[in-house]
Amino acid sequence: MSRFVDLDEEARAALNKIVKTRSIRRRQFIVQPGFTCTHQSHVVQGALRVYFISPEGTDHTIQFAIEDWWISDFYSYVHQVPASLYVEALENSTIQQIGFEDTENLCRDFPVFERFFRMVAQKAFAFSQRRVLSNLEKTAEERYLEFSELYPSIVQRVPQYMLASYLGMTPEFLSKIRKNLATNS
Amino acid sequence: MSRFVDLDEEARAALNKIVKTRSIRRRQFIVQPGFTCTHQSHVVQGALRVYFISPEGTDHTIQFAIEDWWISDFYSYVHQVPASLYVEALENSTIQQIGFEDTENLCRDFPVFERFFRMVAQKAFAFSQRRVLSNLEKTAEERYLEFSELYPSIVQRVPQYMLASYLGMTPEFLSKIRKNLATNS
DNA sequence: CGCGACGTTGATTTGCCTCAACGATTGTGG
DNA sequence: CCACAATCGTTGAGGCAAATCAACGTCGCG
Repeated sequence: MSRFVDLDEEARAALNKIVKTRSIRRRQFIVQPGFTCTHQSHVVQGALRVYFISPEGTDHTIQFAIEDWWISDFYSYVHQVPASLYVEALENSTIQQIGFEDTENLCRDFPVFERFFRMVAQKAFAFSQRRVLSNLEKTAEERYLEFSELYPSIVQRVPQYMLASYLGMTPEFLSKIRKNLATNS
Repeated sequence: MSRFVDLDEEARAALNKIVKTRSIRRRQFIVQPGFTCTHQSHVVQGALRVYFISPEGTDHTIQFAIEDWWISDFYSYVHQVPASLYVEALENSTIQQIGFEDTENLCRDFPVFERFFRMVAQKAFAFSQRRVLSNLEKTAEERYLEFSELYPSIVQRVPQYMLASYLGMTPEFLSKIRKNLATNS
């Protein structure tokens, strides 16, 4: 947080009062469809993903999160309506959570947090726009290469079929891409 | 703005002091690659789009904006680095602009604006996530139908080839989809 | 050990693209 | 006000990237 804003003692104390640290196990869900997403979560240690299961039964990964990232069903959280996404731990993880109401109150009392969450949301949006763009203009192989370059640590930590579902291709096709890249180099 | 926050007299005056209203002509650019995007723009009247031209020369529409939407190269704006996108007026339009520095100052002086722009960014992010999802799980025809349902007014106002480039398909293919839908109903 | 989850490989299919040609409309200069 | 060009949408033939389906090897875990 100190990368974006400076916190005085009072603000820091108020923050500590509402942050809850939780340990979650591999395969455990912190958000599920039908339940409103009441918290945003900050990853201290571990890895999680947000995904969606389409009516046909195929699953689509919206986002991964590792150390120092934020994660939630953001639509559900922002609008305070029931979620349509799953948020699941891929490893045993430690996260810090802040509730929706607590966040709003904190922002009202300490504008510095308003600023912080504005920064987070703005960067997240700019990032998401980039992803839309890269999905529009790039081939499957290019998307894989781009992602490997940007997030090598994620590529190593998550199963290949989840990566495929994030990149918008089938696991079989990702496998073929990787084989191709391995032989041609 | 009053949908999200209440402004007192002083805040309103400060806002009015830095907002610049501009008229722009059809085909005029308000952002171009290479130049840093110094303002965010709020559409009072008219229609604009953000797009990107790939190395191969095909163009990809990132966003449309009509009355009451915000538009900019958000990545360039947030990080204050040179833009890689075009923002172009599709009709003669009237927009209100706020500069980056002015916005930051305004937010510092009046937390209510910090709050407002946090809301805008959060909603924009949630929206963008939805789009990523729908690009992942839906076919070209489904994406077209979804968009027509959500934004019928945009479908009517923008040329079909721009819509195609927003939806991630070729103009020819969109034409065939429309023909298909017309005959089967 | 045995089962299920995961990755790989190959054969076949398909959704969408490319390219090319052709009307319809728009707008622009003479 | 018309001629002509440019822009935009449509249609069809053919091609390719990626999906689907199916079979098989491997590994980790209960």
